[in-house]
Amino acid sequence: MRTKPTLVEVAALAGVSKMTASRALRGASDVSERNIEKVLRASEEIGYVTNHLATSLSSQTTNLIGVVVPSLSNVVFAEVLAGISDAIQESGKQPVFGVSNYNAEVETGIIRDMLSWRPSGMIVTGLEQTEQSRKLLEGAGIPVAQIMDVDGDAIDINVGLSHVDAGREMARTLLNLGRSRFAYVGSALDNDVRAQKRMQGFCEELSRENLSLVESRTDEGFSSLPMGRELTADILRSGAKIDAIYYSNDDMAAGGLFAAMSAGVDVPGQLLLAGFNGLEFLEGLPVRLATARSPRRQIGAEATRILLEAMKQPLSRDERSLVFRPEIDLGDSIS
Amino acid sequence: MRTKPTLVEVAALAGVSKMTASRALRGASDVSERNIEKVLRASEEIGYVTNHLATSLSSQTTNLIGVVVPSLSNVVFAEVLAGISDAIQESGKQPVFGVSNYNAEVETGIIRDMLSWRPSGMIVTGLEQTEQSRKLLEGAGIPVAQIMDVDGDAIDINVGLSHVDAGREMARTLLNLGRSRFAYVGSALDNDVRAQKRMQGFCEELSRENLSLVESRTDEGFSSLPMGRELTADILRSGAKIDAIYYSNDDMAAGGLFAAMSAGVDVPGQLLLAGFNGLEFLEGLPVRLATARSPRRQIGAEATRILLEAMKQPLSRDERSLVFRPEIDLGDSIS
DNA sequence: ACTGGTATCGATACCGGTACCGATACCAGT
DNA sequence: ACTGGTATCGGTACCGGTATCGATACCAGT
Repeated sequence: MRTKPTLVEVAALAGVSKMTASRALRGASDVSERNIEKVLRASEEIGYVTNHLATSLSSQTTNLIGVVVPSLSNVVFAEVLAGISDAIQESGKQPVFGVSNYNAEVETGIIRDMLSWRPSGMIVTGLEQTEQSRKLLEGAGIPVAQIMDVDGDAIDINVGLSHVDAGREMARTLLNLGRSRFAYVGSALDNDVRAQKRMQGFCEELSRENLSLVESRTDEGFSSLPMGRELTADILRSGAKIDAIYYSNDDMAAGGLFAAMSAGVDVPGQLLLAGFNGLEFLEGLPVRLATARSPRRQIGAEATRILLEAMKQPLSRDERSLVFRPEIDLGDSIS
Repeated sequence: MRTKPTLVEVAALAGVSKMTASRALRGASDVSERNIEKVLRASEEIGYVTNHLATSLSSQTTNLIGVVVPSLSNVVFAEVLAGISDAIQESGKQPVFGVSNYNAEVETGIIRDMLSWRPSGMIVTGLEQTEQSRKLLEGAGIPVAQIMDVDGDAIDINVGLSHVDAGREMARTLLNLGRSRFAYVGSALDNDVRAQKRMQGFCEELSRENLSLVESRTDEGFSSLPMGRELTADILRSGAKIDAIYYSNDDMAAGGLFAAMSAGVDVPGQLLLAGFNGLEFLEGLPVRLATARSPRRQIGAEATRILLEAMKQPLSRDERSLVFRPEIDLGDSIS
């Protein structure tokens, strides 16, 4: 298992200097057709694969864009990544993913690791980074996009939606539908800052009507359908008189639906269930629950677009931020 | 926004040579306590971040491990990645993810890109790569692990399970439960080779009893809960007399459950539904469907473990492969 | 005093590319 | 013939680290 072929070997085989070989492989000008041909053939023959380490070190630029998300088991971020991949296509850049598991310290480590590869841009999730993370990102001298959330101060580029507003808006909508006795079901509030903000906004809006949550259930661990089912079942067993439940997200809400079904509670008639995200799988459920559709794919794509632009030229304050509004979908809860 | 500080600047500030600074930062020996102290302080002061491009180029080794999976919106691979991350911890290595979208040509491009960063190991999904991918991987001179599937010829390391056997075993189990009129519901067979293998195994086992599928529905696009619901509804509408449906995976099966529920069909009494994967969310559904639990997190972890070992020393043929057996879980279908 | 060993450091040569600039060849124009 | 321009190449100096080896200082042992 010998070492991988280098550019000089390609050049030697093609009978040219390594500079000419370099130019030919990069499709640069200043090379004759004949030599391009020869170099390409030589490269093919010995199975040459360019060494990006050397390329990047030499040219002082990389085609890397670092992306940090809190989780992959959450479809939401998978779609954000898909949006990023889409937008990055054709740019010659290449995304590199990191997962923080909703842990800010882990995130700092990941950011440090990524920066050591000298990416030409960074995309991180949310606005709540550790002090150290912010310092690292600010000192990196590259465009940085913070996505998903806009409730707070951004370092540079900011694309997302206000989760406080999203919670508020859902509360307002449910109030308008005549609901008045609310419960909240969520999970691991410490970790998922955005879910927390939604609940906060939800409660704020309730208090404007002098209302507050009748019941609330949360649990350790990551949100999931079974957890939503269990917590909801617990509320139903308690006999609390409620007519709507706001969930931290759609998975939890779906679990709630099944808890209600097995308890013989009519959804949405007796009990309205509302989630967040607008995931596709909701459409397959027996009852179409209320939700707020977040444009996650778009967020990924637009953030990337702005980031790529910022890599070419400095952007104005306005150009550096983009706020989406979640679209509320009441599903079968409207009538 | 000046350029990032380099090692020489740290060394200058600390009043030592860059070699001493390099050694100090790497925690190597041959440096006095006093100088280690000085270098660390200097590094901290100017916010030095090591340049992995230079490190790797110079030392001719990277701490990168390339990982290619077909999809991220599928929780299965998110869990595989989690397993990989776990096992890679403490090794000093760092995983880099790529997503092929179930497209072999895309995968080849990703593999080429990754190899250009000279990773010290690669993990790819499945055994069906393009000829070019295989050549690239074989010529890379690094350990390569193919995961999830063991039905075929592996390049180097192979960790996973036999999907043909998994399909066969599920068929056998359902037959033993007295079912005899089967349908299959899947999606995009061309793309998901492993689902195809499961169906193939399933059919093979049926034919041993001189049986074959009564009905079969597939559709373009990626498998999803709504798709499972729709295709199942279609079968039910057709009035075909069946007593069991085998799905390409759990998501599709869950969709099938809801189709059955809204058609008033008793599951699993009249109609047994079986999926694949053993995803967590099944536990929250109104009926616990049959499934085969695949040890995806373990597969990721074990593949990584073997890969890391192979990077230290050559492994024997036996040590290079690991076959798991899926555990069939009949849920409520047993009685 | 001399020798050998240990601990600590620095100079130098790379790693595999690219940027930059100078060299060469050839041709048209005068 | 001479000049200037264009097309095409190659030499050299880096990029920012690490490997390697030699230099130095200091100490114990005889």
